[in-house]
Amino acid sequence: MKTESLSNRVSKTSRASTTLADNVFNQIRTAIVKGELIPGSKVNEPQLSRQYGISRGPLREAIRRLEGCKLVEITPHIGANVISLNRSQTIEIYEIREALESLACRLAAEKSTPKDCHKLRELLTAHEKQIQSENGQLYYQKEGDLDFHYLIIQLSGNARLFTILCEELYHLLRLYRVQTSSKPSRPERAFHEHHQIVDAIENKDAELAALLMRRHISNARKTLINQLDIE
Amino acid sequence: MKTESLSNRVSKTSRASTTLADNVFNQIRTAIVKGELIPGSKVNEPQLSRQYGISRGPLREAIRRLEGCKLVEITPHIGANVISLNRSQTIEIYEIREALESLACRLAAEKSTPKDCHKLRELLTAHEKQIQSENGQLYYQKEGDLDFHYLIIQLSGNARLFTILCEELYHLLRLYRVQTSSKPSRPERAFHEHHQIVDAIENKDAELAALLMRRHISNARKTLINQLDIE
DNA sequence: AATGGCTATAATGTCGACAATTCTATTGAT
DNA sequence: ATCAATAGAATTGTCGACATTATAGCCATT
Repeated sequence: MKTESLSNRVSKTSRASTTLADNVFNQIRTAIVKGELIPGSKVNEPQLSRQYGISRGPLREAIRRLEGCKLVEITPHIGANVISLNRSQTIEIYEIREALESLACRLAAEKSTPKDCHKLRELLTAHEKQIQSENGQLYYQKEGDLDFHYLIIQLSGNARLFTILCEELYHLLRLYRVQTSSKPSRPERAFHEHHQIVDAIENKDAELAALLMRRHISNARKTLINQLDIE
Repeated sequence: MKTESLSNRVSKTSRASTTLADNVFNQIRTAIVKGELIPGSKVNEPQLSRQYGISRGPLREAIRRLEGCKLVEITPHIGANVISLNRSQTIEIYEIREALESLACRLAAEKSTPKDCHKLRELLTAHEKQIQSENGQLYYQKEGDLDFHYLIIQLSGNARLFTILCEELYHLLRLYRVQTSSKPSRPERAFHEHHQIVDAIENKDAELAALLMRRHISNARKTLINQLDIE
């Protein structure tokens, strides 16, 4: 039995999905992020329009929106290609995450209510059970870690911060993980860091919370870099 | 005689602008940012398509791209509206700027060459002359300040950081200034802060540079908030 | 006068066709 | 065999028309 992850629920930002363009936008976005559309490959309009059973009009509008999420690159008269992140671009995103999630954590610490803190703790204990179960370690870093970060960003109360992180950068990072089929690592350590962060938020120590989150992501970035260097 | 500002040059991110959709995207974006299209107002497709002499197809694609820049909001079956920022949304953006430009400044300090530092100094001395001339103070905060920030973000070497700040957030802030017709303020103080920042970059003191930039923008934010409270 | 429903109008969503451009593969020359 | 030019195919860009949905104004009712 699979616990539905918060990150999956949160990420459907779709509008009421009443138009074909919206539907196809969501479908293609999912396909890209899951790696079903290969990074760097061409986005062929006639083919996709047949595949989804719509005309090229709404399809092209969907592609323009994907460009807005930075998931495809469009070259005039040539077409769109699925984005492909190289090593340095991924590091760039981690640098930005470091700054933004540190901010999110600071804001969350300032604004969080006892109820919010309770939710954070609940999330962590739920994750703890996942880790103890079989395959838990794999699961944790992949979805559980995201859940935790999503929740803190939401608690920050800064809607635009949420958009930038969850609607743009996270999709790109997930794509990169699929692209390099990188394995999650250091789950116990991450778990410990999460607890430290919640402690700081609970104590309303905004500066410490910001620092810990910054370091948490910095650690993840360094782990990633090491991993890439080995391969 | 007006010195062409760096921010104006940099901001034309247009593709070779060979397609109608691209051209109209740029034109409408400029119109929005300059305030020629009133924030909150409806984006009427038939009207705009007549105005720009194109059909609704490419126009709709342009509008989707504007949505990606967060300059319009689209509601299915109702249409697009020019974005309108309220006070709290503007503060949200300043919070994000604080985190991201602090990062940019840290990276710039780490990577900058003596030649880069020279460019920064030149920019500041050019601005000094502007300030001393008539209307200089007005000019400075409006364009000169942006020039300075653009340059540092470029020096950071993080392309995605540049995109987020210069292609998305700055447009929104400019729009807000037009919307509230807010006057630039505290130019001497900002000028002094700029010099401090360049000092830190020159000394390769990344942490200090980051801190100073953070404080610089924090000050701007507080000034803005006070200004809004008075009105 | 205010409210509710109906009709006419206008706007958005979708489609298929055509024009303009790029890609492909064959041909021919060196 | 390699390369250039070219003709054909495929793809992107643009348009106008039609379907669907929302808006505005009018009339009837309370």
